Amino acid sequence: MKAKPLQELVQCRLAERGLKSSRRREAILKAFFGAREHFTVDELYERAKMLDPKVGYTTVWRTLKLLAETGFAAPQKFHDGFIRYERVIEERHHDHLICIGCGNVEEFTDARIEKIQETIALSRRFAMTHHRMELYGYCRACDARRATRRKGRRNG
Amino acid sequence: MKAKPLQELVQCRLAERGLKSSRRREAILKAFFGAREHFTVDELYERAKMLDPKVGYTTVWRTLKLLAETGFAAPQKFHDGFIRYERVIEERHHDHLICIGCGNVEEFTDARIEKIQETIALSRRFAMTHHRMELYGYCRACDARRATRRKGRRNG
DNA sequence: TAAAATATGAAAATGGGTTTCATTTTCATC
DNA sequence: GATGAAAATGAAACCCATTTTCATATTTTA
Repeated sequence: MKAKPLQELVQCRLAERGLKSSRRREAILKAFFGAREHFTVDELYERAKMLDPKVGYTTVWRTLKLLAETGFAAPQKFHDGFIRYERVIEERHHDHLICIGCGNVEEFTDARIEKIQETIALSRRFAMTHHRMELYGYCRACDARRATRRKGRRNG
Repeated sequence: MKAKPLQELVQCRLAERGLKSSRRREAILKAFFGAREHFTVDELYERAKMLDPKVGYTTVWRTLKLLAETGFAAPQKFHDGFIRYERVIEERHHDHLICIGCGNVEEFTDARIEKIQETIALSRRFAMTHHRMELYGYCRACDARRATRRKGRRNG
């Protein structure tokens, strides 16, 4: 139940920019704060439609871009072919663990790695602006499921 | 001048698969071995056309897929919107430094980082299959160029 | 409540990347 | 050096996530 104040904050920020609030926009914002932290545009679209069936695909896209511009969302391209967005609460860098089974995304950071990265860039006189690190594999649940299936096949 | 034996090796491998050699294919292979280690499809297309102006775009794509299947090339998606390929000489994992000025790509590996990554995955019971790490920024040359331009603007 | 500004969504456009298909080339065999 | 089956080719059509267009609807302001 802490979604509401955030949603209001977003609406304030939008208002500051001379943007208007509307039924559709509110539905999309509500869906945005109710979604998991990393989601595809389609996922958000489905969610928003549950709140207001008249919401259009285009508007969801547009609103996400708006949220990205205002800093509340950040687009992420992993390697499954379409853009995901993540909600940004406090702006801090992090990297991702991506489950290739269920598509779920977790975050992590490691100070040691960050430091080493800087050293590497420095040693090559490379003026690093940002970086990405993605670990792909199976999350605990998916891995267990796979193990079961393999065993089943062996026995069957 | 060590491109030739490699090109012959590729042609042998293709022959083993029952594939035929052809003027076009040879032009593309020659372009492939003459290109920089990481290149876009367009880059290779232009190069191949210089060797045989009749080479088509589709064939370049197809040949790259073929090279990827045979293990001589590996597709890479960075975040500038299109696929690059890299030549694979010896198959060993590495990560990338990508210049956002000129698009050039360098490689690196760091054993310490690899180790830490494994630890992170392990601690989350995440069955890691692979990972990607990309450092974005300006290479030495581009950074110098930018510094000059900034100075010029300040004085002008 | 009229005018001005902004939001909306259906449909069309975009643009890498892929597939199709009629035609051409290769190569083993005669 | 002819033959034909298999493979290669390229132009054009297609795919599909994302973006743009544009006529209409909604919100805000005055």
